[in-house]
Amino acid sequence: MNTRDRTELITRHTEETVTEAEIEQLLDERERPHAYIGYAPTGEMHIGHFTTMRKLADFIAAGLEVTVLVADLHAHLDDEKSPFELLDARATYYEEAIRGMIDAAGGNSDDVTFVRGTDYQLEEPYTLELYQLIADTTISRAKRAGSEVVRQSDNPNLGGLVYTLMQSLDVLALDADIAYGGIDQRGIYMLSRELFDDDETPACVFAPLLSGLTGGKMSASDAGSKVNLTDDATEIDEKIQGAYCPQGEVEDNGVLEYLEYLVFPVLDERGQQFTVERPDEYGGTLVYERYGELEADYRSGELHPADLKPSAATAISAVVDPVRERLTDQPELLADAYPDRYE
RNA sequence: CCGCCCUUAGCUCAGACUGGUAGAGCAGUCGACUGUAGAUCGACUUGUCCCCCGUUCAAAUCGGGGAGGGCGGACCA
Repeated sequence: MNTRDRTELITRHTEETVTEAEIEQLLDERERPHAYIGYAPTGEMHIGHFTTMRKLADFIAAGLEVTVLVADLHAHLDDEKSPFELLDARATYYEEAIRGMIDAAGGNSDDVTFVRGTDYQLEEPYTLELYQLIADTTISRAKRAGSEVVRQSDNPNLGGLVYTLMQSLDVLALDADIAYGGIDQRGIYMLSRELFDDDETPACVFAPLLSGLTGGKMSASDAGSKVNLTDDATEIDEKIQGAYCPQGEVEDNGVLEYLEYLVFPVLDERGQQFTVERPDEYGGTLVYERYGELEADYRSGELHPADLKPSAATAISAVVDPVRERLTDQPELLADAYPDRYE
């Protein structure tokens, strides 16, 4: 694979790349450039995580070294979203769920290195550098960098600010050439690029954030706005059935976004097509190989939401299925990580 | 260490001065209308009023104590 093809593979289906030239240069100069993505093990993982995870299969295929950081300390620093005593259980659950998603997306999770925040964030080189950053960064600068990531309130704790600086530092600590994450992470990695010398500074790849099923942004606190990895076929069906999905409109349409960024890429990986079972009354069954064809039909009105929804639900369920099974086969993972929700 | 303020529905809050066992908006649920959902109408649900003790026929409301949260002052050797 040449540099151009590798770059294409690394940047396809993304929201933004900073910058493509830097990625190409990396591929030319380094044997195996190193990409990393971090997740703070807070709430249960959902389909939004899955879409960002699918990219890791592309990274692996493009010959990158890939590290997944399970940022356990971050999960507590961000407004104590995860209690300190549950960090280990949640990190364990996250790693297994992430492995499941990578494998389901056509990658091999054994090709990925897993690291926990506490593996290195308590060591001296890291903490010393962190203190330097703390001394060197204004509150407003740190706030701005983390404004899309860290929970905001009238009286924020210091944790959110330290969180931001730590994540900026993680890029260096993990010796990553490419920082990957949702577009909401942009501010933090831009701070990274600002704080450190050019030769340490990461190139960035940002994934799109999917719309929520109820319209607007996907929200962790709104169960109906997203599909969870452990939702069964019936629950997925109900959520898709209830989803905001105006006829002919592609903007802010979570159902279509799920199809574009998750279902079609994964089906493609599995060598499968997307089938819309449609009553003869409305024109009969449709089969799509590519998302673009489906979107064109949807825009034109040829494909009606009422026909699309059941098929989309079935396809989403099929994509999530291996992950769901893997998690439900190990019920103790979720039970230990979220004792309040699972008895 | 001292002082002041706050705690009521899932969320934001009203009600407290002038005791009569609780309200609004949003959210949610269900109908109507759409071949989905949303929007729009219509209906409905929701509570240890932070905890304990006391006063009273009666306490979210008054008094005392406690817990949690916020703000300020003092201390700055």
